[in-house]
Amino acid sequence: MATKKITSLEVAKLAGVSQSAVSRVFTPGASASKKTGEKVRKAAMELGYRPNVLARSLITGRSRIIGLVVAHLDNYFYPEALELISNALQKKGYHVLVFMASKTSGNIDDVVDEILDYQVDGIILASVAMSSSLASRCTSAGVPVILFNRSQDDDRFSAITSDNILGGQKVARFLIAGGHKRIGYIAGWEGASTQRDRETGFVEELKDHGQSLYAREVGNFIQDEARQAARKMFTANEIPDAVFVASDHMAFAVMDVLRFEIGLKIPEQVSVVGYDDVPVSSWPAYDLTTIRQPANRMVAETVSMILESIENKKTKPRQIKIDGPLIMRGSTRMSTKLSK
Amino acid sequence: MATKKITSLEVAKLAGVSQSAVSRVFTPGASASKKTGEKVRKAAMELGYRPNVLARSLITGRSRIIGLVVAHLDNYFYPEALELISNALQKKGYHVLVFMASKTSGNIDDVVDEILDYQVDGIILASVAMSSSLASRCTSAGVPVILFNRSQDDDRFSAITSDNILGGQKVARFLIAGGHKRIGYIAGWEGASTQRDRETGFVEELKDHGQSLYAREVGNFIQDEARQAARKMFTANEIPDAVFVASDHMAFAVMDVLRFEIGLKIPEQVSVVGYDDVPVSSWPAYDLTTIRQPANRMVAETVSMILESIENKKTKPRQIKIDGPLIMRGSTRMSTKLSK
DNA sequence: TAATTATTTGCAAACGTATGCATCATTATT
DNA sequence: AATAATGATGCATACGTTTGCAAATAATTA
Repeated sequence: MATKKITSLEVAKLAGVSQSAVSRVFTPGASASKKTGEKVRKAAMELGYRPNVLARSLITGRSRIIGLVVAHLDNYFYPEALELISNALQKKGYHVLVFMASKTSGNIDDVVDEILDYQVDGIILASVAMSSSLASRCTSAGVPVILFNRSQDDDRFSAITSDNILGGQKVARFLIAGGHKRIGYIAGWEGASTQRDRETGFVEELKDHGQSLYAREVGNFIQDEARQAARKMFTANEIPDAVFVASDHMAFAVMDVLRFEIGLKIPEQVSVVGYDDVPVSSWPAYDLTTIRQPANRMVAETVSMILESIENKKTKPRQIKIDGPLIMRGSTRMSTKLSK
Repeated sequence: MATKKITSLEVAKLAGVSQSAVSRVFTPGASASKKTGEKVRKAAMELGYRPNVLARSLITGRSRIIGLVVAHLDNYFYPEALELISNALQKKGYHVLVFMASKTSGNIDDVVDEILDYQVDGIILASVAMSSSLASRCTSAGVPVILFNRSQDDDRFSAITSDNILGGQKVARFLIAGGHKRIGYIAGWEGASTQRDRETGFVEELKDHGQSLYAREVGNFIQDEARQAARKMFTANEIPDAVFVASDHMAFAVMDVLRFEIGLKIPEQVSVVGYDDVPVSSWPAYDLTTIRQPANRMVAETVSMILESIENKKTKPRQIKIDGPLIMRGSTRMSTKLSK
């Protein structure tokens, strides 16, 4: 019933050793004899003692906390990533302090400042960019920053993305191989590197095959805006026979508009391709052809890179692009004639 | 380029005051004159100083960290809840340390132990239960625990849920009013209070109208198992004309099986009702009738309750049930005749 | 203006742990 | 068996804050 905190000192007293001995028993790699180990562990068990991570951090200078800033939990790529990241870090003895960078919560820089207050060992920015002044703050504080699913021109950051340019190219090749002649694109938020790269790869590859964008709208990675974009694009006189949507999340909204508002058949009248391969894409109701972002591999790279940077402060930032396959599903026709 | 940490002492030196003065300037409610306030703030700005939250926690005994244990991020109710929780706490100056209780990571108790190591001010268990021995540990450590979307017989915990019994009743009434005669149920994991309550309310209300379950299978809140359950339930000789699925997440899987594997028309041949009202439910491809769990209100209660418990350790645990409306959509027929 | 009260300020002691250093016990080496 | 080398242990200090206490300053009152 003791509501008091148990400290290493009390354990020491009970075990008949010094406080340092207790500390050493609970510090992996410290030298303590088998005998005192037993005594201490027994006393600790009895009192229900566990080391205070915060006090430990104060002296070691390492908190084993990683700050994670995430913005778009409504895009189901991110919950998946969050789960993978948290699990991977947990396995390495680290934990994740989450910060929402919602539209409402204002400046990212403020959020990062708050994170630094917690003496985190590293920061992962998921699909979020930061100012370069803050970047200096982080590096000068010795806190490595990794961009996840976003890159930035500033090469002080490490960044992990899928190979978005290549992904865009794959989609273009695939749609052209399928005999599509009027190909549209619904863009994400134009400030995002992922959006830019996907479009660049896509458009260049179209050009290499003698085609160009037949239509283009902007959806900003937001479903409502994607719906608007779809309405605009598919109420013209001659509509596209295929559309590449910059994210699965928007693609679902687009498919719903095409099918249920405009009454088009997918893929017979329009092929739709997305990007991400979130779980919903494989559900039969959408069955969306898409580029898979290999979340597991992206996370693995992210985690190993951030841990490496923590171990060795001198690690140079790297930008890694991970190739992802095109997943062919039922939302695209292959090479049959147009039905209309 | 100084990679050194800036401490309050250095700020004090630059500002020409004592270290305590600096502390007081950064401690809301402490007494410091306007003049020293200015001097200190200026010096702090110049050096880029920010108080070390960990050191502060060590002495105040409050970390302003809330531990959040979450299990099923693949059920889209939880990302939504996570976002709301984190935002609400952020607004109050708290932050969320996330712990995954995945199937792989073993015992919940171990996870909670890890959380306590971080000296968290409170713990939120999202759809997760813990042993009562751990419960004692928490209360004896003075750390309030709140169950989110799960209740437990142990009344030492506060628990926030939707009113699952009432929800189940509403579904039963609605389906009966729609003229359904062969009503099935696909259960979630039977260890979950949410599952039990939903079923209890549902079955009792059926009974009150002279009906009983026509068929029952278990999906354990897992899509694969829900699919199996649906296959089993709808390949019998005479199939149900309506099915209540214990979560939206499973309901999507069930709908896909019914439509794309078995070839049934929803709602003409089968009505489907879910529970949660996750965002996907309102997408036209599913357009799922469901009971809304008011995530925002549930989160608001959770946050205000945990903060209250932190302020006043003597707060008695409470169990709160929040009523949620039935959202009528296109996956259910109202009172027309069966088409078959 | 003197006396009283209120507000600031600095000093020093915590908070719970890790760790360098010196001492002591133990084992290995010749 | 004597010496060298290795490992275990305790002491004391440090990590960066907050905060009680007493002294000093500013504001208020008579």
